[in-house]
Amino acid sequence: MGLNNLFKALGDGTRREILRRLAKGDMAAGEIAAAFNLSWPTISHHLHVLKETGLVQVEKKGQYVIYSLNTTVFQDIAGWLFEMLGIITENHPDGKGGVKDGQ
Amino acid sequence: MGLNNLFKALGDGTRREILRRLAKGDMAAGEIAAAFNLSWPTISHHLHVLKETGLVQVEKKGQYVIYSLNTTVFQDIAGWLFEMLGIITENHPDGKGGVKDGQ
DNA sequence: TAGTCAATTAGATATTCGTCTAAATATCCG
DNA sequence: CGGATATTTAGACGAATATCTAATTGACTA
Repeated sequence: MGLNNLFKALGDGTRREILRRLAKGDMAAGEIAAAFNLSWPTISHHLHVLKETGLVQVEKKGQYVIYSLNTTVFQDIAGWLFEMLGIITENHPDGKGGVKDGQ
Repeated sequence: MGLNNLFKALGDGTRREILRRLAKGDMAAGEIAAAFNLSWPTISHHLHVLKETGLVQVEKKGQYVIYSLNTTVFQDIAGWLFEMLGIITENHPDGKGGVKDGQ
């Protein structure tokens, strides 16, 4: 769904924590909501954002809604990272100038 | 400065494009501003955000202000990525259940 | 068919964000 | 010093965001 929305989605700590929990295994919406000090609608909203950006997948199971992590999206982030690192190394082959890596 | 602000900073296309250009070499603020169809104050604002999150470094050179990429921050992103991937593989050792990787 | 549990939608509100114009600051040069 | 160039700061404004409470939808069960 685009790096813009992807990074925006990751820019919220609650959403990253949801992802971390989903990385350990699928969870129902209510199970997720119970883990936070936020209202259910708020969590539902975050889950909607995560779903829109493709970071999670949804499956209805009876009266429950099961959320699972979509690992493929991490490739987009990795892709962006490697692209940046590629440009850096291309333009600073000997590490001599420009980019400082200390503080 | 925290993953929150880091990801938020990366959630803007203009800022990512600034970073991409800086990856090719240091640039003066005006040189950067000239590359976009946005006002100088707007670019100055974005540069401020990037500086606050530690994504760029600033050096005053006479009347010019030279911006350069701070590559160390990419380690934070990579660190988060690897942490997530670690949790995933820990909890799905045989790739059998839970995480779907198709569409 | 009621009643209950699970989850989302609707609507409101305060805050943050990206952008602009106008003004201020800082540095150089003659 | 005085003017020109480079950049930031101030202030305003509309759009987007995170949150809440109340209401709604959907599904199971007795």
